[in-house]
Amino acid sequence: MSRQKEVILDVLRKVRTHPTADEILLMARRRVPALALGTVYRNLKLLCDEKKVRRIPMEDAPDRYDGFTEPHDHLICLDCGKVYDVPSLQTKEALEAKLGAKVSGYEMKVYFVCPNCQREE
Amino acid sequence: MSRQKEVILDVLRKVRTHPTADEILLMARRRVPALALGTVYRNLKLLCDEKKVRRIPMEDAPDRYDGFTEPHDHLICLDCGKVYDVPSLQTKEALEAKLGAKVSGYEMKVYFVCPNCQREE
DNA sequence: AATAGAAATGATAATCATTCCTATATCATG
DNA sequence: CATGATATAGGAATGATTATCATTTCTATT
Repeated sequence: MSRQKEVILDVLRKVRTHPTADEILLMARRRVPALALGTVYRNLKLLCDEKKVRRIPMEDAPDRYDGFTEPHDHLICLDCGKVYDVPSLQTKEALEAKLGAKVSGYEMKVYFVCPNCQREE
Repeated sequence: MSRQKEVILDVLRKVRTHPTADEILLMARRRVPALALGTVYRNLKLLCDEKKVRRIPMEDAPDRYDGFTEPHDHLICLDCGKVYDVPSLQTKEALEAKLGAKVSGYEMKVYFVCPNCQREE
């Protein structure tokens, strides 16, 4: 595990904001000033393959990354884009029962307007 | 509703393959040969706003579009990328009950390996 | 410690879906 | 028929992500 990879993982584990690759770059550069964006993307992919990090693909914005890999789903504010963790809303087993087919996985995103943004309206 | 927009919608309603913007362009050009890709994208966005079409954002591939807007979810083959329709696997109400918050909507994709692709292994 | 080979890095260029821009065409209406 | 409003085609621009590649850093072995 290279220094860069280590720092990237550590940064992700210290934060619950589900940062983008860019944001990870900024945070990690405080410890590895010369870090390049390509290196961030490359290591994020490796870490995802190793199941140490989870990618959260965003529909109309840069993807975000999550250092916590226990199963959970995401609740996303349509206004400010903030991503909240929520307990799993599905199980593979329930899906397989409903669908009558072996399931490899699922990706679920719930959209809402967060309390902060609601107040502002 | 312009001729182009009409053809794009009609093409989408005649097909259950959830085509990409490119594929829609090819199909629609049989009836509007001069059709431009930008026009396809613009009208797809308009049709989505009018709730006549639904976008299916893909995680690692071009987005796909669905001319059927009754609520349903999607089952996606990890091998060939084919997209199948399945009945809704969630309700807003159930999600709101679980989460204790008003929900605007959700987007759920289930991954599997389709029978065709399974056979080939 | 010296070194060969492998692996990872930083910098830059390439990719590719999608959006933006602009001059032109179409259309409805007075 | 002129006018204004709207939509179009085509091409250029954008922006996130990947690929490339020369150089640097590790690692293990002598």
